[in-house]
Amino acid sequence: MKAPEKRKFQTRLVRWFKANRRPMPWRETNDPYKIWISETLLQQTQVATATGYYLRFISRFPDVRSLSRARLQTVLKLWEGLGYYARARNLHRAASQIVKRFNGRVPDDMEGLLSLPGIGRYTAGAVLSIAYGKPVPVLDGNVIRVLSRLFRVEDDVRRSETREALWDLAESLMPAGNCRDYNEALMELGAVVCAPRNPACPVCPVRPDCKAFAASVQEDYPRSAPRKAIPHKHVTAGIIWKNGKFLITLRPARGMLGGLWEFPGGKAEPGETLEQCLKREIREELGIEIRVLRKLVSVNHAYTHFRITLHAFECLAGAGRVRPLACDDFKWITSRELDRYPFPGADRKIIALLSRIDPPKRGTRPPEKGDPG
DNA sequence: AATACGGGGGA
DNA sequence: TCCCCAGTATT
Repeated sequence: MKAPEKRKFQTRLVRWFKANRRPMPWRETNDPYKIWISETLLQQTQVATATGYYLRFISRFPDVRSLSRARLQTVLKLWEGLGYYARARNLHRAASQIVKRFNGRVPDDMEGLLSLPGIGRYTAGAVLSIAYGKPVPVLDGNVIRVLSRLFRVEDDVRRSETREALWDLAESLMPAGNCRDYNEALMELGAVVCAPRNPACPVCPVRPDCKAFAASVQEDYPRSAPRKAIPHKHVTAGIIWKNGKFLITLRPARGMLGGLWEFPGGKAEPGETLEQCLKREIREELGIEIRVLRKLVSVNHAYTHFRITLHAFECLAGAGRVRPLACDDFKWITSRELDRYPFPGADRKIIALLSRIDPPKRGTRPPEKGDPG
């Protein structure tokens, strides 16, 4: 785009935004801390979902220091149900780094921001432009869609070379002033007008600049290769009783669902029954034998790269002391205490279905020869 | 350069 | 029910 049309594009976009700006709690502030929190929440997460979490988070942790002093478990509990829990772990780590290395101030330069865990080029650009008013571009999914349509970008937008080109494009369109409005406008346009399907081209302020609209091929962009099929797995979980309490285990701090609590168990191997699976997993994870009494419920749950059916079984703990062999910690608790702990969505579904988790009645199944206990 | 990482919403 | 969405860290 040449300079005059670029200015026209920027003006049309920002004028539209000022007239159509949706109110959001983080749009009421310039506080870099709050902008950082909101942008982290908004990664992979829609505005409607993020809003409630944002209000609770800011109310509990109004500034960097309060977040840095918090326990990770408290932060994860506030994040429960949102997914991508590394975001919460990184927020917590970054807060203490900001206190130590930056005297409690969120950095106002690209290098400082990128040095913090959980902050990549998008979040750094958002904080710099929105909180500090600096002319730094942002490129999120919305902007990718808008730009790929405006310029009919033919390459797969998931390829890193294409991403690089899109960053260059975003940078070249960036105005010198009005940076906050401009970047928010670009993302807002992608969210409410330039939607993935059925984009509202008739009301689009930059329709005159759009090559895809000119050729009536808006919905063909952004281009990307078809994704591959996702596998389905069967997973077991034990409600393992002893002395009126049951076991929960803490997932290792790194990796999937890291730092969350769950009912112990694991993935079924090929050819293994669910009961065999559960007994094996408990042996490997906690070093004890169990007696499986009955199946309680099964729930389906979808992750990004696979789906699971999670089967919950009522069990009794056998003799021997529990050791955290393949988890970071374990606790014996009652159902009243469940809400204190952050759980993955699938485990929450089980908890909801059981409504109350009561100890097994005696004589549920006749004792068998070789049963533990 | 490719893959792992959750869960919600819309068709 | 299925399909789509998409920043950062890791390998």
